[in-house]
Amino acid sequence: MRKTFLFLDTIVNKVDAKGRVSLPADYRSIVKETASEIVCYRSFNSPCIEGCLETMLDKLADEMDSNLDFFSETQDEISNLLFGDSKRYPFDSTGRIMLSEKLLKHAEITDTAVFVGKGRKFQIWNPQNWEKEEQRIRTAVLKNRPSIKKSENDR
Amino acid sequence: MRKTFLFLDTIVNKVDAKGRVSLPADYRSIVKETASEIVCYRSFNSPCIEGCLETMLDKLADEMDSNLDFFSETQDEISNLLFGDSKRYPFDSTGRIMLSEKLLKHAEITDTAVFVGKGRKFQIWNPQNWEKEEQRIRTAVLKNRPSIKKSENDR
DNA sequence: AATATGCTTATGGTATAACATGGGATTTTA
DNA sequence: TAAAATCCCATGTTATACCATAAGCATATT
Repeated sequence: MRKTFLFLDTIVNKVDAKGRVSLPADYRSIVKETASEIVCYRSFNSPCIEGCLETMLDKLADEMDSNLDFFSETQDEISNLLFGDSKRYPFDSTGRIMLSEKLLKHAEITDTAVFVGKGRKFQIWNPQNWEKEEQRIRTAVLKNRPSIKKSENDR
Repeated sequence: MRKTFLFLDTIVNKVDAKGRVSLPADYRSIVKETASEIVCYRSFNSPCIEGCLETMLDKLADEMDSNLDFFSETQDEISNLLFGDSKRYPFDSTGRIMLSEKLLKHAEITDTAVFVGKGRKFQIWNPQNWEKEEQRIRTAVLKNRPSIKKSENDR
């Protein structure tokens, strides 16, 4: 029986000179139920960091674990990339993680990080990039679903 | 209840004049739970070394016994190659292993080794070769699976 | 309504432990 | 007995644990 959990909301936190960031308290309380660390990797599609629970990757490993995969030349390449790029980020007693140079560079993060809930996972953005991305998404939504427009105007 | 373990991340370590390499601490802590050695063999598909826990090979042997019809003849042959090529590599008190000439030559490794997590197993690469391989995989993923793009963001 | 109080969370700094790596000593094996 | 493998200790570097302070937020109090 799987426990339900959701990463929600958008939280802005400072990144110090050492690359440390407080994991938002909400997120931390979710993680704490099963672990004392999160797993992060570079998003394939966007200049941002993605984070999730290790159990997500474990499930993936199980699916690839059959002997066929063991020999397969065309073994799922995404999974390969994912495992190689992912890393555990434990948080200390104050709830901070230390993001690697590689991740920070990929997401163009220097002194401020934006945590964006995505349900089973979350993303970490540079503030300016996130603003643009959110704008982009909103525009795309309005274009594809004009019916939304009305309710937006009501506000 | 299966204990979860995952080889993750990409770690670069030096290979000294004696051929010694530190097994990354993360990997070592995984291995230590069940053994004081890893099993390595030459990858069939790439110029790299593959490493795993002996239990992985054990499981493979089991499945070869019970599921003969499930495996093709060629897979059977490959399995036998695998067992013949595999060797145990114990690590000392400081966590180092000594890779054989055969493995180092196959992977074209001289003074630097790159450990790449692959979930239930891992690979060891020559730095330049890994760089090229990662590039290749990233390109292949984006080209062959554009659908990922959408579903990734939706999650 | 305004202010006070206490709690949770965020942030800065420092001490400590863990790790990778080099070198030398001891043991094994061919 | 020479060469190679294994073990053990030493060191610089880096990450992690810990402590201390500051900032927000909600509730309680007047």
